[in-house]
Amino acid sequence: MKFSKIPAATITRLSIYSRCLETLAQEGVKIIASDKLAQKCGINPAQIRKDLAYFGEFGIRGVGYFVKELLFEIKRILGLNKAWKMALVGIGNLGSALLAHQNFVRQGYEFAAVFDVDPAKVGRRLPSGQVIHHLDEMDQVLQGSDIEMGVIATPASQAQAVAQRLIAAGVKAILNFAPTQLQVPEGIAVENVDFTVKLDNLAYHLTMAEG
Amino acid sequence: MKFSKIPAATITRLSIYSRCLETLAQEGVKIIASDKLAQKCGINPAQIRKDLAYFGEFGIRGVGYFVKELLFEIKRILGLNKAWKMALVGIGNLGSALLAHQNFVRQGYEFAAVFDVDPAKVGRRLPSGQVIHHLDEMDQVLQGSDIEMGVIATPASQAQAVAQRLIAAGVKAILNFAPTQLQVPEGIAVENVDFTVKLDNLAYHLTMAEG
DNA sequence: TGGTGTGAACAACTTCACAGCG
DNA sequence: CGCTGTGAAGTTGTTCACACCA
Repeated sequence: MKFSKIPAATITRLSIYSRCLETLAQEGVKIIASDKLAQKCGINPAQIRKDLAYFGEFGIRGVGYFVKELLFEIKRILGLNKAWKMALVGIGNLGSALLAHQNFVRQGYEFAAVFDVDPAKVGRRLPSGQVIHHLDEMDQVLQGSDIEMGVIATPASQAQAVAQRLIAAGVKAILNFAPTQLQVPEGIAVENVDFTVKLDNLAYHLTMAEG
Repeated sequence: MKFSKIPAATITRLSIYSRCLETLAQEGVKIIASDKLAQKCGINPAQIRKDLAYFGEFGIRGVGYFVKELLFEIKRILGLNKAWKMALVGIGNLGSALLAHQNFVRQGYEFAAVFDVDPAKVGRRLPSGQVIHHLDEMDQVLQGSDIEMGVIATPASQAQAVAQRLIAAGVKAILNFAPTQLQVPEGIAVENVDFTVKLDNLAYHLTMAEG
């Protein structure tokens, strides 16, 4: 297909397809049609075909898609055929939970450096092996490392300052768990993970439903 | 304004406005214009005015919006003028972090009941006061309670089964932290909080940027 | 035959631009 | 005068419908 701008939503869906395909591969499914996959993902089949068509022709007419092959292609498109190293800032409840979360590792994401400001924490070695650095050491720790992503798990009040430090240290992409809108320069990618916004959405729906 | 369908994105933004306004109120700001608020939120000013216009006329022409008044109105619209009780399923790393997270309480969300299947956990009392129930007790625990939301913090493999139990027990809205697309009947609201999808987005952006 | 790939129709959301009011 | 509220224009994303090919 000729080159065109790719919707952000398409990338999010590719990630979802990838997960569905992984499950299917585990179940031993070899081939799947867009209708079936659509059902699994809760997405329109034409949408799936269009999303894939942005990047090439991966299917066989009259048949469907080879599960393993499609999975491989999607991972390649998303850039998951390499390991991504991340810096984690904020080793509170959430930060610790993220470190313990095994889904990251499985997908090729790794917390290669961790930071906090609490003197009681700095210097300690985590069960996962990393030593907690002080925030002020960030530049030198990230220097020469191939850490390209930062994860912010601090209180909202500190998130903006931490973002600036990460960016100054050369990080180009930030996953932000703090409930704030970060202000970042052009070219820096930010994704927010925002429980409270999601809860507010649910509250609104319930309120509407109840009248 | 006449009645019309309200974009889902509008509700998400209302939640963001609400947070910005809270900060502004704390800083002692009394009045704010859509341009200023837009700057704070990283959103187009016309978008803000349009979002608000779905629900009424809250501003003063030539002046702006009264911060406290607008905050109150937005919270009323979202349904945050009441306390919401939630059931939490899955007391692993993530579940524990959520329980310890104080942002929920501040916003009027409360974990009124918690569940797990691990015999080592069931029966224990948490620091936050709740006793961990077995998943099988859900019906009777939720019976007669005013718990309307469920939060799933289990492994992906169990999420669908847990969702069905929550729905059977009368829950109408689900916040899903497990990396799966839940299949739910019409009328049940689901919001997904999905780190790995967000990370995949960042990976894609970095991959594109690097070429 | 059956399911992909895709132009064209459609729907939704966002931004503009300005009338109108405080 | 300045900023809101809003119709109209513009943009973006989704779904349809079918030609086309394995």
